[in-house]
Amino acid sequence: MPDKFHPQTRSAPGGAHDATRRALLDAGADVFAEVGFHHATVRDICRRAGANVAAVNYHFGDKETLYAEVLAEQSRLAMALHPLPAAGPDTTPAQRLEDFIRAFLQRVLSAELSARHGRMMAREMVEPTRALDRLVAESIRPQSAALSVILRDLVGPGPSEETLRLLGMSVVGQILFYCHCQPVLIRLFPGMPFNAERLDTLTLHITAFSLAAVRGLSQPPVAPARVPRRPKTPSPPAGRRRRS
Amino acid sequence: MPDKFHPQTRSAPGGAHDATRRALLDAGADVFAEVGFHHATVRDICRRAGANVAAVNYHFGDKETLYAEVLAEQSRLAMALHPLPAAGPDTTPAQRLEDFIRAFLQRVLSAELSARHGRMMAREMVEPTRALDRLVAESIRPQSAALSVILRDLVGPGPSEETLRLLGMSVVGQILFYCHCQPVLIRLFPGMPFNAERLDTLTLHITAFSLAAVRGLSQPPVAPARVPRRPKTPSPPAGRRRRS
Amino acid sequence: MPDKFHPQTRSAPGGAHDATRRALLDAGADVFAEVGFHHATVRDICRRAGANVAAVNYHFGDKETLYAEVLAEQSRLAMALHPLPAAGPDTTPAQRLEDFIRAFLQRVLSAELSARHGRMMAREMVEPTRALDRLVAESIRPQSAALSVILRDLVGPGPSEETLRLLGMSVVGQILFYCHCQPVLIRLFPGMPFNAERLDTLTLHITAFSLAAVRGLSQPPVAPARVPRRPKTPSPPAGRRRRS
Amino acid sequence: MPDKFHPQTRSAPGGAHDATRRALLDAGADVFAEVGFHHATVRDICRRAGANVAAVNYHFGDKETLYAEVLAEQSRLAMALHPLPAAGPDTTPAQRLEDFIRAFLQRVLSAELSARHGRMMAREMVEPTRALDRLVAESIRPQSAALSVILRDLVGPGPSEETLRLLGMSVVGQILFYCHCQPVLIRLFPGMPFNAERLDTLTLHITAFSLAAVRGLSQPPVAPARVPRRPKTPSPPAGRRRRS
DNA sequence: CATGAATGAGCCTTCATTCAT
DNA sequence: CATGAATGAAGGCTCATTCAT
Repeated sequence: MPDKFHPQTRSAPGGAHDATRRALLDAGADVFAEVGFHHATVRDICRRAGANVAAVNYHFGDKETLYAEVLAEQSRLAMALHPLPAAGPDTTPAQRLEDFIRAFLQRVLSAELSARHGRMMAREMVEPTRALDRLVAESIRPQSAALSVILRDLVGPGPSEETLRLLGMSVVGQILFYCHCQPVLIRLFPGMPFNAERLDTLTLHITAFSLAAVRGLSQPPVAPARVPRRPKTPSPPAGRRRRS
Repeated sequence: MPDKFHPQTRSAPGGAHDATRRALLDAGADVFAEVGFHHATVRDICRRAGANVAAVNYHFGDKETLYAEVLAEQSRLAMALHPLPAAGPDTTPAQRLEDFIRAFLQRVLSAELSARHGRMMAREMVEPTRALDRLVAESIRPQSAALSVILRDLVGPGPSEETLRLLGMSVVGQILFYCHCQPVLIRLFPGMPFNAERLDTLTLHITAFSLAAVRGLSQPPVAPARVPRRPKTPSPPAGRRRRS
Repeated sequence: MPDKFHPQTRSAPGGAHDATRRALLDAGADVFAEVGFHHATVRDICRRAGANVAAVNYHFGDKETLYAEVLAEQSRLAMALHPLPAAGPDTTPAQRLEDFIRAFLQRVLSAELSARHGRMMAREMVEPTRALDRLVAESIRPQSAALSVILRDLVGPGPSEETLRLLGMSVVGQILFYCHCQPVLIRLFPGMPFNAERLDTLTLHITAFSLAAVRGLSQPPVAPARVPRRPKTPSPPAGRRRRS
Repeated sequence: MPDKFHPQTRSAPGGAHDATRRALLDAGADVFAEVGFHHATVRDICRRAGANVAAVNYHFGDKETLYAEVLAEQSRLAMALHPLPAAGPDTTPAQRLEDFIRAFLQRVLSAELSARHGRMMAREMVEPTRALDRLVAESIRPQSAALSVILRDLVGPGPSEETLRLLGMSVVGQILFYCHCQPVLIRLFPGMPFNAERLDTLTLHITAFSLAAVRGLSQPPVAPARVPRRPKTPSPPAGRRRRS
């Protein structure tokens, strides 16, 4: 059964074949982003694609394979549409961080893509499918590495790899927040868009926030005097404390 | 449907009736956190609760109502188990920020709750149900306000409300990242736990990162000289730039 | 998933529950015997049973389990309706062989059972399902043993177990022929029933044939002189021979 | 449908056209024997034949016609590969019976044909298709007649046609048992092959068994003294008897 | 009151067949 | 001629929900 004949690996473009295939990929992207893998029905996808109920099975074998294909394509599309600007020798690390953040935000919030990539990724976080492994390997890990390089340039050789990872996650966390938490943002600040419209604002804020943080953390000797922190060390015992 | 008569508001405690109701809430919490609302089946929940297939409909009217009840309860539970430590007059804003971050992380990652609250919230972000409105009103908005107060104390009266919001989102984004992106973290850094085990590390990192950022942003006059940033302001035109 | 709740192992009789269950078993027996496992549709079975499409799944878990249940029940039914008559101390082995053959024929051809058991068994021979293992263990092996005992009494202690097996298969082969090859018999000898109607004729023929064979084979010393067989031993080399 | 115009009667041999047709017949034989008509899928057959999905419909009109063609061809093939050895004037009826039994067993069990013919016939018994009529007329009836001739020579002119038929069925029943009941044999006597490997053993056993039976039945006057059978004739009343 | 058998809509998938190219 | 994309009916199964008991 695993070897059932399905022309799923076809790559030759052109022809009526690919028209339906394309329509299915497009319809699938819409539907999967809208309602997620499980709520999506092949019937709906096929209807939107103007194809027969069996079209998904014919072209992709099954719903899950179509999903994986859509996810990968949306990822490639997001990357292609919003690539990291090439950095020259005179591009400062700060600028490269800003570039990274802007590109990342664009990919997950971009109106051109109807934010499909971002929404599909968000769902994947909550209900990972087999497609995630591939995505991590092909897309996320390289991005993570790229960010690490930028951050290393910013902090110098001192901080450990582990510290670098934490810094990176703080940056990425800020970005993804606007993607993952839209439903709350809409309810919390109605009327205020936190999406592609305000992409520039968000980019600049996250960049400035992160740069300030990284610089502040890289210069601990300067800091202690500025703010009268509690004499107690900032590493309190793990147990919960209660103060009057 | 929500207004149908069902004895959900019964007050007589004890007895088999309430025992079943309790069991359903507990089983529901487990199942909903594990597989999400849509994957969860009433049969499964009832079986785990040792109750009849119709028990959910009998006690809660329908699956969605049970879900809302479970979500609200888990939220209350998380709050009760990991409350914000009371701040005294001598508690520094920095300490209060750390407290906020630690409590937040505990609520969403806590092993005691099997991270149920966090996982349910994460799912709610991706596939909001009617229960979210109530949750925002009763739990999220107050938390947001509390964070704003802390941040205002940190930055002084200068920055706008809008800026405060952005700062808050940067803080919260960092926190939620560890909750929302577990599937990627596991694949990206296998063997490295980013959960309750490392709660303290994460708390201190996010706190330090955020404090450094906030302070850096609050003292722009000191910064300019330190790093030779591009003469161009950090607000480049929205269009994409290409450099050699 | 393997532990899904299904009351399939219910045994308490009586009540409306069992009415539907019974109807499904009956309808299933009809349909499975008529068209076989794969051609049978649960829709058809449920319709005939006056039940809902989901009834099979509710009561038996799935189509295959219903089938196994039906097969086992038909087997038990055939056995119960046509048991081997108890043999007394003065019952000759020849009589016991006749009893065995008659009972066997009745079970597979009996009109009372609409020959359901026989037809289901015949299909099982051609397309064995998991249910066959159980059937062999619980029903066929004991029958095989019983026949061996009878034959041993007929041939005495001389012949090997292996020989006994071959004798048994010759007896059973004759019986099953009328069950397995009905479609050919109908076409070959139209108008001549080889079914329950002629059960007695068939019983007596097979009995006489088999007894004569067993006796003839048990007295080889007497035989050689009677018929002028070829001087060549009756065990020719395995290769094919060609004669003018 | 069988009368639709399809170029099946093409006579130009060679060429890709006939090659595909041949490949389909071969692949079809494999698949039909393996899984039966209904489980076989046109896709599978075409794939194995290295042909297009539509090839079956193109070359044979539909699946059923291909099946009939395959069945007929396998039958012819079995006959051609294992013909009845020509009997000379000095060939004894006993030898001719042995020849008949051996050839029959070879046809249905032969490893050269992967027992395809036998398995297809067995399936045909359980789920007759339109192809069976043709098979009975062209192959089975002649074989049946040939057997009758042999048996008539053995029993002399006395016994009726009806008796002859019963004798024939006893012979054929023994043979087919090893073909039809393989699944049970495997489970009942694991490790003991009842297939082509033991063709000679089976041939000799069935021949000896049948000859002894036929002879015994043809000489009733000699028998009575030998075995102290019950005084009651072997034709008991049809009703079931119970003995102490 | 609580049960659990029954419901029926709906989902994914399979498959023989057709038809434009 | 031969292809293979497209068709659409149908099948097994799941599931939240209902309702007689």
